[in-house]
Amino acid sequence: MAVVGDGTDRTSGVELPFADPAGRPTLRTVAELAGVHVSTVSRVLNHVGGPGVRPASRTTSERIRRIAERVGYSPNPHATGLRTSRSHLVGVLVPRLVDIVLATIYEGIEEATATYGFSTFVANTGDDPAAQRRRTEMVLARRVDGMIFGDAYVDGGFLDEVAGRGVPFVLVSRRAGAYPSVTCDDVLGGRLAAEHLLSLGHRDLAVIAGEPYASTGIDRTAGFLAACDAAGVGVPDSRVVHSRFDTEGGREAMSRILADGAVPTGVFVVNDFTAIGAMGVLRDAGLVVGRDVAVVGFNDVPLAGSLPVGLTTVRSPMHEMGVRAAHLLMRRLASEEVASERLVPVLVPRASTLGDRRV
Amino acid sequence: MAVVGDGTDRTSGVELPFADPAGRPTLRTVAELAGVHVSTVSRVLNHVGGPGVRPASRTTSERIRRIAERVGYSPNPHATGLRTSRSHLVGVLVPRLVDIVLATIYEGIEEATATYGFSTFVANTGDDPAAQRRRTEMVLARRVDGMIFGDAYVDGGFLDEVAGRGVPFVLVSRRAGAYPSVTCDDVLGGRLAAEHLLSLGHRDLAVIAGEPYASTGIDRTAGFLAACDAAGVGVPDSRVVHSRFDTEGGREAMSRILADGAVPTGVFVVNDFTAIGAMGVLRDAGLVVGRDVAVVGFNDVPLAGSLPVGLTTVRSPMHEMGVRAAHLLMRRLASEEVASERLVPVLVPRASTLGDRRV
DNA sequence: CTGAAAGCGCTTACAG
DNA sequence: CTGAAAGCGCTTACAG
Repeated sequence: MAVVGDGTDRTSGVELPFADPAGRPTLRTVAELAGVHVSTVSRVLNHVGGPGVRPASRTTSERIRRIAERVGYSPNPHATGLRTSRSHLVGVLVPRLVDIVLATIYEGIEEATATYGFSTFVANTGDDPAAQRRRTEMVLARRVDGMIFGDAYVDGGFLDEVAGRGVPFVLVSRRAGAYPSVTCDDVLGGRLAAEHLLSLGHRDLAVIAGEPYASTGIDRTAGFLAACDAAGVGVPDSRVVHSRFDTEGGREAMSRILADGAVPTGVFVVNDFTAIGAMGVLRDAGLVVGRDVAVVGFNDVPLAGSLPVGLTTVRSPMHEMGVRAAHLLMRRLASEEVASERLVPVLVPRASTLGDRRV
Repeated sequence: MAVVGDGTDRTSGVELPFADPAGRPTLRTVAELAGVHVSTVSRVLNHVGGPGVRPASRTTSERIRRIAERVGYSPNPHATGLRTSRSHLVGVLVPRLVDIVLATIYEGIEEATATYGFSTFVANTGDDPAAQRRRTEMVLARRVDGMIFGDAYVDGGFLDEVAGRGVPFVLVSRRAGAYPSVTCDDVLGGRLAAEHLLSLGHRDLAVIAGEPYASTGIDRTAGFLAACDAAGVGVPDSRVVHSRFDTEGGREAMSRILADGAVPTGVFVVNDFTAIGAMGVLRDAGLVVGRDVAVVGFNDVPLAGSLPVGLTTVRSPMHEMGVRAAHLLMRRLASEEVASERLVPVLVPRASTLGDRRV
């Protein structure tokens, strides 16, 4: 690929024949310079290699390639897209990009799609159904080849509509209906959190469960409660509270739990930032996290280990989820049959459950 | 704008005449349904309104609009782009999208460009010059109308090359050369940090200054040192150390400062996450932040106020910077003369400098 | 092995 | 007020 300042003709100020309005070389530019027809240039440049038919004679092909390289030719994606009805574009919808979990997933998506020659649009929806519709419409208006939703509602109602439009898509982070998704094995993650707290002797537990429409919170909570149940430890309904996925959501939820009077000895929070908010409230209540109350978060964001009281958490492979979701979409675009993937989480014990026992 | 599931013909399974290969209505679809020529439809749909010439008779215009609405027509951007050589696309380069500062700025850019009917591509460069070239090339291959760089090196060398390519661009967050930029008034921000620490009586100061190629770190440090100088307080060179902009960078830098032996009573860190890393090292050294050592960060990320020891910091208008940068680029695309903008920061005092004095 | 033609879905002067 | 034509930069069967 030609690169900025790599000494191709583009930067030398030479006027190219049959350049586009911006002065960029076109297929025609290369064709004239090579003394062949544009269709020959197109065939040569699009030929992927391999045995069998050749797009042109060896010498012609080499000459064309050399000239294309020299003038810094790159095909006009509007022309290609118009002709082939393939845009090599992917639309990605997330609740919020400032959420490091989603930003990390998106980085994985972006990197992986780039290796296929695809570019991505991202947009925030704030988990608002109206915004989801609006943003989906914007993205479809751009004629993306496919979409990746990181903001699926577990009921999948909106996704049914999108599927009805014929747009291939996959889900990431959250599952919904029977649509192909790449998620963390959230049920397992919840179980790991429970087993950790139970193994430390905690029997008085609470869960800050996230939004009721997100499979992440639902599955993590279900896994946690199932493991508690299997161990014969009950968690009252009043001790399982929904919350937003941010720090403030954790503050609110923990306050509600404390308002009950009794303080649980162990709290599972389905998101690290939510856990940080919860820890703040515990601290403000004069409780020492890791000694008076054990807290387990979810995701293992980079900050978790840098906190004054290191946060015990369930590490989810966020970047990997993005990469895999991108691959899954690419396979869908190639009309392959695809199956959902559940990536394995790992418990990372730190001071918020171990107290002074330094890890 | 037609919306998913809004009851237009698109979702009803009706075959549209002259639809594109994906079954979407084209200009021709609308033209046939309205019984007029495609050029008339184009004129009507692109007419912005206003007095003077009309694109068609009132009744024709209304009929066309009604039909376009009903079939859910949205113009094929590849065709429009090919014809007009305008893509309504913007490329955005950032060091890393998982950095909440950049993610917040990008959200501002995305929102603002969307109001102009533009879409954006973002890509990470990790502040790596080779990646900057590669990503710029990818973005230009998409035929964006303009670019926004959030990862400028202060010397501006690479940007000179980009300018030579004729692509309009603006900078955000970091300034460079004489290129139009939207930044925080970082010099002022540094001064605010210094005045705060000086007013609390601190005379033994240190600075964790960020990367040497980023104007943010450079200007914040310069403003800080200038204010110290004006107050007759010297800061030795050995107490001004460069660092990466993340938590680990703060750990390394603070460790280097402490390795000197003497512990400063006040530390200015040019980035909140770097400050969090620095606070971790201080804590590990048995020092209490806010009592033994005062720490001031920069940006006021949402977490700053939720930390166990609330972080005193200089709030920069991150989202607003993104919005303004987008507007600035739009004006450049309209060939207007534009000037750089410096947005005003505000000091937010918290426990990391005030200790027990609750704010 | 290579050329010529048609056409993707638009916009925009130009006629009438 | 409206139509007809040309053409943006490609790709792809089809000839030869």
